[in-house]
Amino acid sequence: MIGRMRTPTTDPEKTDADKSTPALDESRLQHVLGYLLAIADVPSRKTFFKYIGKPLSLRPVEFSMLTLIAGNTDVTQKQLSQALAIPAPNVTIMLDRLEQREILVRERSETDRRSQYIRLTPAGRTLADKAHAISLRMEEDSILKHLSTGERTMLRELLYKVARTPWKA
Amino acid sequence: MIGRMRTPTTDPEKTDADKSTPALDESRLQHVLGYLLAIADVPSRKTFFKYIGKPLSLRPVEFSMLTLIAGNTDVTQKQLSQALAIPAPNVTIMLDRLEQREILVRERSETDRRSQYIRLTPAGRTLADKAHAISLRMEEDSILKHLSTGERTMLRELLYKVARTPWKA
DNA sequence: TATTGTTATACTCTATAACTATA
DNA sequence: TATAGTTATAGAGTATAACAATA
Repeated sequence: MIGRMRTPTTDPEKTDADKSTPALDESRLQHVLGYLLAIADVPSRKTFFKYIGKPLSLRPVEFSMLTLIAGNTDVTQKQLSQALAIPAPNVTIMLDRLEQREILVRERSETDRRSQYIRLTPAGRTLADKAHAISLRMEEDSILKHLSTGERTMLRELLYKVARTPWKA
Repeated sequence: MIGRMRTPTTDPEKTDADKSTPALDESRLQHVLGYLLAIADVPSRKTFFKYIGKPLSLRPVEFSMLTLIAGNTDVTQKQLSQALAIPAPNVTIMLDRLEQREILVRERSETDRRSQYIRLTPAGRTLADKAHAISLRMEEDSILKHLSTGERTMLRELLYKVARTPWKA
C-alpha cells in the first residue's frame, strides 16, 4: 500500500483498476513529498519485482546488499547495517539466507576477529553481475520511459540531494 | 531500514552516525530509482514523524486517510482502499482505530446499505486542518530547505509523473 | 569497558480466506 | 451472483534486549 508494500505473494500484474468506484481527489496530498515518494514507490517496486525480484529471487534489500557487497572490498556486517539502516540482528538473518543459497560466505577478519568479511561465491558474483546489468535498463524501459534523459537525471539528482540533506529534521 | 521503516518506538533523533566504520561506496546503486526513493524516504519519514506523527499521534497512512477524507465528500472505505492501495480488511482496522479516537464516524449509506460514508467529527476536522497546515511547511523547513523553488516543483512533478505512468510494468 | 555479531523475541505491517449483509 | 465491509489469521518486516567472543 502507499507508504509500504512488500514483495507480493501473487503476481501484481493485475492493475487493481476497478470499473465503478469514483476515485478520490488527492490534491491536498500532492504537495507532500512523503506521499509522492510513496505513490512513486508502488510502480517502482512492481518494476523491480518483474525484472529482478521474480527472475532472480531477490528482494529489494537483498539486491541492495548484493550490489553493495559486489561493489566494495572487505565488506563487514556493521557496514551493511549502517549503509542500509538495518539493525544488526536483521543483517545477520538476511545474510544467513543468502549464505544458505550459496551466494556468499562469511570470512573472519584476521586483524580483528570480531569482524567478518562478506565474500561472494562465484555463483554470487554471477548473480550480482546479472542483477546489475538488468538494473541498468529496467527502469528506463518501464516507469521512466516517458521521462526525457534530462528529466531522469534531474529526478535522480534531486532524490539524492534530499536523501543526503545535512540532517537536522 | 532502506525501503521501509515503521514509526519508531524510540525517538529517531539520534542520527546513527558512528565515528569509525568506513562507509561503503554506493555508486552501483545510485542509478536505481527504487534505491533513491528508499534513501530519500528515510529523512522524509523522520520529518513527518517530528512535525506531524509525534505531535498529532498520526502515522503516515493515517495522515493520508485523514487528508483524503477531509478533502472529499461521502468517502467510502472502498475508495480509501483503492486510493491508498490498502487491502479492505486493513482499512477496516485503521478506521476502527481512528473511530475509537473519535476522529471519525461511519454512516451507513441510505441508497446502498452495504456502503458506509466516513464522516469526520468536529475533533477530526480540527485535527485534519492542523495536520494539513503543518504539512504545507514542514518539508520546506527541513529536507527541501536546500532545494530551490524550481527544484522543489520539478521534484514533485517528476515523482507524480512516475507514480502515474500508464501502467505496463 | 566497548564493539561485532548472534539468539531470542515482540510487535507491527501486509495480505488472503472466509464470512455477513446487502444489492 | 456480485459487492462493501468484517473477522480471523498467516506471514513478512522491524526493532529491542541479552548474550558470546574479541578488542
